[in-house]
Amino acid sequence: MPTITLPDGSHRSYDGSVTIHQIALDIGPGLAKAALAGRVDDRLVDTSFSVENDATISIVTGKDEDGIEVIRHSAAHLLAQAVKELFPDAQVTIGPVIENGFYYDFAYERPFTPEDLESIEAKMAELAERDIPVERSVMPRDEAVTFFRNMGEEYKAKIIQDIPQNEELSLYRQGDFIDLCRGPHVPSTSSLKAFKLTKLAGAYWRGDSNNEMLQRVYGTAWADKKQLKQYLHNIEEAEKRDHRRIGKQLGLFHFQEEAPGMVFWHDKGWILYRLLEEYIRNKLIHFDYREVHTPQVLDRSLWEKSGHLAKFNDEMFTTSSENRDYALKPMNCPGHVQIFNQGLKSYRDLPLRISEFGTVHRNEPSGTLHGLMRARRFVQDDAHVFCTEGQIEQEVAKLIDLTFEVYRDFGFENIELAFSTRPAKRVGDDALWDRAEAALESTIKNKGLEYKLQPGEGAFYGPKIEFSLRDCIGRVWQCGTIQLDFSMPGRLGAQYVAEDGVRNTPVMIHRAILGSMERFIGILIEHYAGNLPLWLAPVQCVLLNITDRQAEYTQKVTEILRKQGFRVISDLRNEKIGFKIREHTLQRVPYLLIVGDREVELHTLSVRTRSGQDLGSKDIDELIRIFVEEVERHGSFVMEE
RNA sequence: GCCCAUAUAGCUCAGUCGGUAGAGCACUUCCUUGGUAAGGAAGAGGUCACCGGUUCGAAUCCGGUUAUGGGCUCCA
Repeated sequence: MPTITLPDGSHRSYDGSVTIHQIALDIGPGLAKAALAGRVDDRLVDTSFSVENDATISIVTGKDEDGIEVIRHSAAHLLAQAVKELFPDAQVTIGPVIENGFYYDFAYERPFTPEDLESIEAKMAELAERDIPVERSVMPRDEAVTFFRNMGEEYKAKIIQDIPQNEELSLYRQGDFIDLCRGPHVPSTSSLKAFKLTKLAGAYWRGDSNNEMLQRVYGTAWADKKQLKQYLHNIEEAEKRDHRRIGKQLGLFHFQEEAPGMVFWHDKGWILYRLLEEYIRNKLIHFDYREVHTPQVLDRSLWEKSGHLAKFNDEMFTTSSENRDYALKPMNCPGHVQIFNQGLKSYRDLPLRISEFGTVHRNEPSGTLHGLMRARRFVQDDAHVFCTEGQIEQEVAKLIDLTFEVYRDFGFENIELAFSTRPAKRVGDDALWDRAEAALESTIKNKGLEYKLQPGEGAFYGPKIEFSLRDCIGRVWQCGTIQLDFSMPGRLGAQYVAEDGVRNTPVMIHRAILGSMERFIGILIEHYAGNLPLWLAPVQCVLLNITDRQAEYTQKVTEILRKQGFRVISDLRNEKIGFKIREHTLQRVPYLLIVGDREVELHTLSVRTRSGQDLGSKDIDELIRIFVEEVERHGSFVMEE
């Protein structure tokens, strides 16, 4: 005799058990039709689920986040069903829900082709159209193993074998297709109305690169066609922001075959790079850092001592000369320890903060390179803080402040923290790790920050905090990192004399705020879609004359603005003003200053922004005031030449 | 590194059945001096990524290499 409580607080009583579908039907036929699943006391169930006892029930539809998850999960099954119909020899493996969609991995004798993708999608549409009911059943584990093995589904059988003994498994059937699944699923294939297969890819069985490659099919699915269309539109917009595309259009940098993964910075890109560097340099002055610069090529023995060669041998560039072997530095810490080791250090010297815009080379696997985001040569805004154990907390607190300050200056407000603890393979005893983790974690907690715990994800030498930022279209980028290291200083012989005269080994904190200069610039380009704020724009404004008569005045004003420290160009070409405006707007120049006879006469400039806004006529002083205000609003500075 | 795809003019891209290449924009020259997102004309520009094979003949078919793209794995 269950009594059902609905989300609006109303109650319904039933004589016996009742299905979610029946409850929905009692509320209204429209709801019953829209019902995808049910929620019984916070547990998601199928609409066929039978409610036996008193419970709070809500009907899950496409308007629910959970409903869309169910749709995506069922879309993955529909995909598998379609593939099995078209390619009966393909074996199914797993098909989870991911952000915006789903995928399914298949084992098949050959890779799927784009034509296959089309026919699979068409088959899915046909199956959805056929309104095939999706039915749940249960089976004991061992029986399920035999069941799938008899069907020739070896992968499924393997998956089930890893599920604990005696656990009952649920199976979902739609037509001839049966899959092992926890569920819930939509009641019928016809509930799937808006989906699209997006791409094909190879993926390792169980995500292990030693295993065989499976065929992965990606898709997206939504509650209705409108959402699907919106999503596909967003993808297009994101592609337009691609830093590789914008970098080419704006002439910021290029890559070429002779130097895979290494950037050729052009003049405009290099201005942006230098502005970023100068910005960080100015910040660090206020936090008492000493900037250094260390060699690019160091003897092999140093990398053996530091342990990098043993761990990253294949990913290091090496060279030799006169029978000596060298490696290009893949990180800056050993170099910084060498500087620390010059002269005897006292506890009074600590904390000692050594920073470097450190160029590093890492021979990343070819398949991982991705424009500025993943390069083989990049520059870290690196620093190492040498301190005592007791100073860790205060130093980490300062680093967190600094990092937040920097991200805010670039317009990133949405910052996520992750705290990674000891991995299985590590150096140092547990007591040391206890202290290190406690120091980091308490610092985050004392600052009242939220963070995601990542157990076992720390570096082999110590725990770490990672900062990720969310750009304006919601993508997350990992940038900053703070890592405690109790290992490297000892390995490389760093010592200081303590208050009691005894020589101690300092703790080293590795940290980067932007992470990689290249990558951060890539993120900025995508975040701003190339419309860099005034203080970062390589060209801040361009002066456009309408006819040759204004050429002289235009050049005079250009000089005046340059003397004020602005990055200004003039475009005196014999072209129509509309043409010039179009070109420089496409080049994302923040301000276009138009000069005609009127402006020459009144000693003004007609101001237009790259977004097409007409600010009317301004005199030069007024304009300079506007620029300075806008630059200062971003908490930064005008670069001094 | 692994799977799949791609590589044609400075850029974006066509190129059918194997018969030694085209467009638009950009570039150069000339005309045009025009007030807020493309004025007109003419010209120049290509070892079809690279190496090899099949063929009378290869941008096109086959193999290899390199790079790039989408994923996977990795990321000190």
